[in-house]
Amino acid sequence: MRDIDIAEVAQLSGVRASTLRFYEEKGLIASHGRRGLRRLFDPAVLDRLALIALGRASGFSLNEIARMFAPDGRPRIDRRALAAKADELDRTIRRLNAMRDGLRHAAVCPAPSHMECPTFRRLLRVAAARKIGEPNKAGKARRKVKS
Amino acid sequence: MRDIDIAEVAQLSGVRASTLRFYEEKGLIASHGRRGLRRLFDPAVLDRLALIALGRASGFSLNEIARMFAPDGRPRIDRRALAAKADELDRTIRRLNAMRDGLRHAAVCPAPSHMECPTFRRLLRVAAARKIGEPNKAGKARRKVKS
DNA sequence: CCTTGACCTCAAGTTCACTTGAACTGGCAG
DNA sequence: CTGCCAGTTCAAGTGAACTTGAGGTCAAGG
Repeated sequence: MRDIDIAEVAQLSGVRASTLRFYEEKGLIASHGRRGLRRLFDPAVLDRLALIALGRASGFSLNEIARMFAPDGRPRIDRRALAAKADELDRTIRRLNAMRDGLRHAAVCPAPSHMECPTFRRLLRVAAARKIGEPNKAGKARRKVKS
Repeated sequence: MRDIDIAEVAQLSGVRASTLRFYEEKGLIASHGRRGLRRLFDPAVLDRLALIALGRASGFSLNEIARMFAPDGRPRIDRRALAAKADELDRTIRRLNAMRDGLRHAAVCPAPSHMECPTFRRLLRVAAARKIGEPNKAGKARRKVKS
């Protein structure tokens, strides 16, 4: 099964064709040739896409991910960057844990108004803790295929 | 200390004035009056901002957060939504934990290339697991004040 | 041979959450 | 009174990550 076409890559990876073209343009993936106009991909592109998904899921931007591939195409992952990202993830996880507990509590809190619940107010302080207004974007799972 | 001005709110909350205006326009906060052109805020806006920060940190969008305030201005938080978000957070946290462990390992992995490391490949599978290409945005801590 | 339909390109549009710029206003210090 | 300057409005810009649309191409099936 040498060389698969964009529809098949999309099918197998769950990444839309338009996104694959976009990624190619960005240099995140490469097509191996063409049949007529049509891109032909090496099945290895699936690993690459998994790697990209990993990076995205870990909070790297596409640009950061792009920088992680050596010019020759093989991953040249910076171990220090990985460790740093792991630490960052750790902090994020701790925050999210507090959030989750707080939300969970708020969901069952008997106080008439959330603002009167001490636990909720504590949660508020946690949220406000690291400088109010610093978005952290977690758990943004969106459109699967668009309804 | 009745009524504080936008600069003070910015100062106390860490939210930029431009953002505060933007939030007001979006209906997320309200100024209590004006002295000349200048907005005057009730110090309670700080609680409100903390609430917004909480929502953002938990993964709610500004629009979702806006919907959480009753027309009268007091939080009308949907407990079911909170519980759902808590569950979502839980799933996110589990994923991030796997990520972090994987990253941590990758950072010290002795394999010559990450692609040859079984742990790394397992991590890749985890990342690819729930439909490759589903971004999850975690740990995006950015600009504090802009360098 | 001719149609079809998946794929192509390129430009523009979209969403989110803000930020920036230009032009203007008005309270307050001097 | 005057001028400063923090504040104001409104429109447009930003950046990330894609998606959409218009119009074009070409390999394969009938």
